[in-house]
This record gives sequence, C-alpha cells and structure tokens, in this order.
Amino acid sequence: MHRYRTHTCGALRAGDAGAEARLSGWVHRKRDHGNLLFIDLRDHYGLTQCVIDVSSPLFAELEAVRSESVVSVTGKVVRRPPETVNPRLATGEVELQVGAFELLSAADPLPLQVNGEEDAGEDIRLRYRFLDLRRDRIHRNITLRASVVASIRRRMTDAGFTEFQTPILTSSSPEGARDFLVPSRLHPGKFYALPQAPQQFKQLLMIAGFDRYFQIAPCFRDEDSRADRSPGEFYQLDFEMSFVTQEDVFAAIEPVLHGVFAEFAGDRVLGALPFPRIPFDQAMLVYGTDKPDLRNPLRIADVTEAFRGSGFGIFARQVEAGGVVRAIPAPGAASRPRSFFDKLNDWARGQGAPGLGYIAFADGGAKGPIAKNLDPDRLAAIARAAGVGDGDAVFFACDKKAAAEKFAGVVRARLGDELGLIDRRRFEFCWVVDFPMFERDADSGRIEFSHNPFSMPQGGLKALETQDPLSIKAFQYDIVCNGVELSSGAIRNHLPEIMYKAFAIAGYGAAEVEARFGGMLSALKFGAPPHGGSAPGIDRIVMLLADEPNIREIVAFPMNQQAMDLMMQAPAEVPPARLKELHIRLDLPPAKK
RNA sequence: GGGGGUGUAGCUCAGUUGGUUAGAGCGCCGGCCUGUCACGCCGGAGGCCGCGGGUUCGAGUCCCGUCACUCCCGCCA
Repeated sequence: MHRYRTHTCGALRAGDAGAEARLSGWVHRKRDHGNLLFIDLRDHYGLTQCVIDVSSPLFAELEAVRSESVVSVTGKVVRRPPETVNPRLATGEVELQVGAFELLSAADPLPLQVNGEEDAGEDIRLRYRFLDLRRDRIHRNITLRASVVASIRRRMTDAGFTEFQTPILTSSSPEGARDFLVPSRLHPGKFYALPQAPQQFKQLLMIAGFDRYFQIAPCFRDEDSRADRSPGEFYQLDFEMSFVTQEDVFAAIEPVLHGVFAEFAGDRVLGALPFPRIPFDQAMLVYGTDKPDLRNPLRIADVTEAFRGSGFGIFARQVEAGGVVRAIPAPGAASRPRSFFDKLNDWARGQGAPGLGYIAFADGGAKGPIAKNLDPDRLAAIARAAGVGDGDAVFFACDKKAAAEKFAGVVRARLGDELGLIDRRRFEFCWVVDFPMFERDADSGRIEFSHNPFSMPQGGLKALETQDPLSIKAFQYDIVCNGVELSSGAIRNHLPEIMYKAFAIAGYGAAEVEARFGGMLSALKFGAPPHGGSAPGIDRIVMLLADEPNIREIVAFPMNQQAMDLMMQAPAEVPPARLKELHIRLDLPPAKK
C-alpha cells in the first residue's frame, strides 16, 4: 500500500538504524559536494539529513531539485559516523541513505528565504505568508499560540467554566470603538455589526443562569493598528462568573494565567501568586502609568512640598499654580558623565517636555543646576522621599498632576532601560484596581465614564447619591504583565436603579438610557445575579510568551497596517449585482490623480 | 487625521563632498569538489537607484511633489 511516509522528519533516532524509512517534506537546504549530496528534509516536526552519492542513478536528478520543493525519499536509516553526528539536531545521530525519491511538487526560486533567520520586508512576508510561515521562528510561534489556546481551554474547563459561542453577526455596540458593519440583504438599509467583544452576551448568559462562561472570542474593532494591536480583529479569553466579588474573580483567573505562563515560560521566571493589587491612584503616583512594569525597580516619589516656595523658581511657580513635582530615582547615576544627563534632556525635549531637571548626589553634596537653588533641608527631604543617597541621582517631572505623572512614568521606564535595571527573564504580574468611575473631560469640563459604564460603583447607589462623583471608585480591574495590559474587567452593575443613577451623573436621561441600552436593562429587571468577569487578550499573552514585539509574528494570517490582506487581496470590490442585492449604491470620493 | 523612519539586483543591505563602468552577502544559472550540516572554491546572468518634476556641465546622492511600507500620536466598551 502506498504511503507518503513511515516517519516524520523529526522522528528518527539511533535506535532506528538499519530500518527502511520513507520521509516526505520540503528541501530545506542542500549541501552539494559534487559526488556527495546532503539534503536536509524538513516538515512540521523537524529536520532529517538525507544523503546520496554519485554512484546512485538518482544523483543528478536529486541534485537539480530546488530548495522548498516537496519530495518524498525512501531509504535505509544509518547511524552517522561518530565525528559527523550533529548534536544540534534531534535526528542528528542518523541519516537517511536515499534509495528512491519522488518529486511531489517543484518550487520556483523563492521571493523570500525560508531557511534563513533574516526577515524580509513586511509586504513581501505578508504577500507570501505561506512561505514566511514555513520559517522556523514564526512556525514555532504559531504552534506556540495553538498550544497556549489549548492550555487555556483545558484550564478553564477544569476550573468549571463552560465554553460558549456567541453571535458574530450582531448589533452595533452603543459606544466604544468603531464597528465593522455587514449589510443586511433581507432588511434593506439595515446593518449587522461584528462584536467588539461578547460583553452583552456573556452578561445575558449569567442572567440566564449558566454561572461560569468562557470563550476564546474573536473581537472586531475598526480602529487603526499598532505594533501590538492588529487592525480589525483579535482574540480574547472572555470569561464571566455569577455570584462573585472582585476577589472571587481574581482567585479564579490568577491560577489559570499563572499556570499558562508557567507552562510556556521555559527558563523565564514568574512572579508569585497571588498577583499584587495596586490601586489606580497609587499606580499613577508610584509608576506614572496604569500599566506598571514591575520588573523596573524604580519608584516615583512626590516631592511637591520640597519645591513649594523654594529658590528654584521654575518649579516653585508651577507648584504655586497647583502643579506637582515628581522625583524619579536613578541609582548610581551620579558618576555618569555630563553627556548622560544631556542625552536624557534632549530625549525629554523630544517627548514634549521643557527638559529633564536632575540633582546628582555625590561626595556628600548635591550637584546640578537645580541643587544650587535649594537649601540643605530641601535637598535632604528630596533624597529621603526618593530613597536615594550619595552616588545616586534624581530626575524631576513638574507639571499639572496628570501630565507630571505621565511624564514621570516615561522617565521611569527610560531610566530603567538606560540603567539596565530591567530583568528581561521575568514575568511580573499585578492587578490594577479601584479605577475611578468617572472623570472630568479636559476639554468640555463635563463628567464622563472613565472606563466601562456597566461597571458597579464601589459603595453602590449610596455612593452615587452622596459622594463627589470624581471620588467614586469602580469595581474595575486590569491585569498587567511587564507593563502590558493583558485584560480589563469588572464586577458588573446588575441593578437598574444604580445604572440609571450612574448614567444620570454622566448626563444621560432615563429615556436616553432606555433607548440605547434597553435590551440589557430589560434583562436586569427579571432577576440578575451579581456577576463579573474579564477578558485577557490571547494575542498579548502569546506575544509575551514568544517574546515578540509585533503582533504579526504570532498571528498566522495578519493584515498589514492599512488593514489589507495582501495574500487574499482583502478588502476587495464586489460585483455590482451583489451591491444591488444589498441595496447599496456607492458614493465614492473622486479618484486621486 | 498628524508626526518620524525607510524605499538601490529575486531577498537583506552598503554606496564618501554631487563626478567617470552603482557594489557586497544570500538566492539563481554554469563549472570543480565523497562527510557536510550557514559546506568550500571558480565563473556568470541579473538594476527605470519607488514614481514625477526641478537645480546642475553632471543626481542613487541636493530641492519640491507624490506613492508604498513601517513605527508613534490621535483612536482603541
């Protein structure tokens, strides 16, 4: 009976020596010695060296086969002579002596090199994605992704979650990102929307009594891309739980994520369970971001009071006007040359800051233009707050609170990098909790939801009725790993009267709330359990585990930055008859010359 | 929508102050080579220097415009 292979290209070992084997795969590389030819044959599983010499009548034919052609070879498995064993190859103790071969599919000369480490340009890689995907690094990344998803699925199921599918053709979300729309044939002028997330469906499943839901959920958002954000579509581990507090949600998902990372971390090290909880306000103060990278040991300190009324007029005036001063320590930096500080100053200007002031503590004194204008007590207070001593330096961010926090955050990240303080072999997780429920829009001055309007405010209805809205926290939480936001979640607001009140604070009347969120409100009126969940991003998790900075490296068929699929030629024009059927008439802008 | 970077051989890139015939590595084609594993050696083909305009005796190089790709900002429940 005809078979394409008896073994895969990764299977043969010393113990198989003497056996007849048939392998099929791609010609990865040829080493042609004229009278002796080595062929590395590759498939999904590995690489096996095949060898043939000039005494074989097949020699000339095999010699002419180009790289990446698909061939099937049959022959005897032999042990390699000891001095020719290749320890870097799983099959390196043996080789296949070619007795017969069949060219299954010839390859043209390649537009990109499959057997090399070097990346071709993005457009070539995407146009010939099937070739790019054969390359070792990306082939492993895609396989890793599959293993990660399988592991997540197993762990969620073991934890008592039930996997659901929710609609892909659904209705437009009332807010958030731009929707992808799909025209309806049966309902002229109406459109489906692809889900930005299965948010409402998972809440409805909780209301329907299913208790623990999860889905490896495709999500669609028509927003511009970034290196870590694909245009159009991405996947989340979407989950939701009933009768839970925030801590119950944490306790359920922490071991799943920690377990997945531990399983695929290799020689990298994970932070401990449970993940640290960091209140939003503290994150903004200490890390200058709501996505803190805990591998960076630097901690920002508030030194506003040390500059109030001080001789350093630039900061003193800012403080008088309601600004703040944040100090970012730079351990050991005092001995750095002047160029180190100048370079950072130039960088800060490039970031839009007026500059980057600093004090260097050395030889028992304080140096730098700022230090000259501060008395010893103030200098000591700054050193104490920033936790620095002789030999260290401190950098400053001075501005209105939000701007100073943000700038201090980027300075902290830059210094951590510059000073080599970040341990890249670690995964450090944390929860950022207690996000504000509302914020004041800088332009309009109006109070708006700062994140998800369907989150439960801490303190419930009473808080909404009695507290300053800007002081109210939500049961809203993010998981952050190494400075990457992995997920966003919340305990949901399951009580209609709280929802009406929350929307009223944000300026929406009852009629408007009913018009926009009627379906959800209706469901909440027939017995809704307290519930909450979250949705860690699959792509982000795989990027961290694969140590890849670009999402295209961990997605099999990504689009380019302009949201085009260069291989499938999407998006594409459609025949007029299809448009007519959909009641669509195009109104295109004039073609560019 | 805005800002930065890049665009030279099939691929990855170099190309000096504007100067004569635009180079390298890989790949491809041909020759030599029986133990390589990024095999080695010799030779060859292959270029609208993204495209258009300008400055100049002369432009891959300088200027203007434009297109493509990419990174960032805006945007992202």
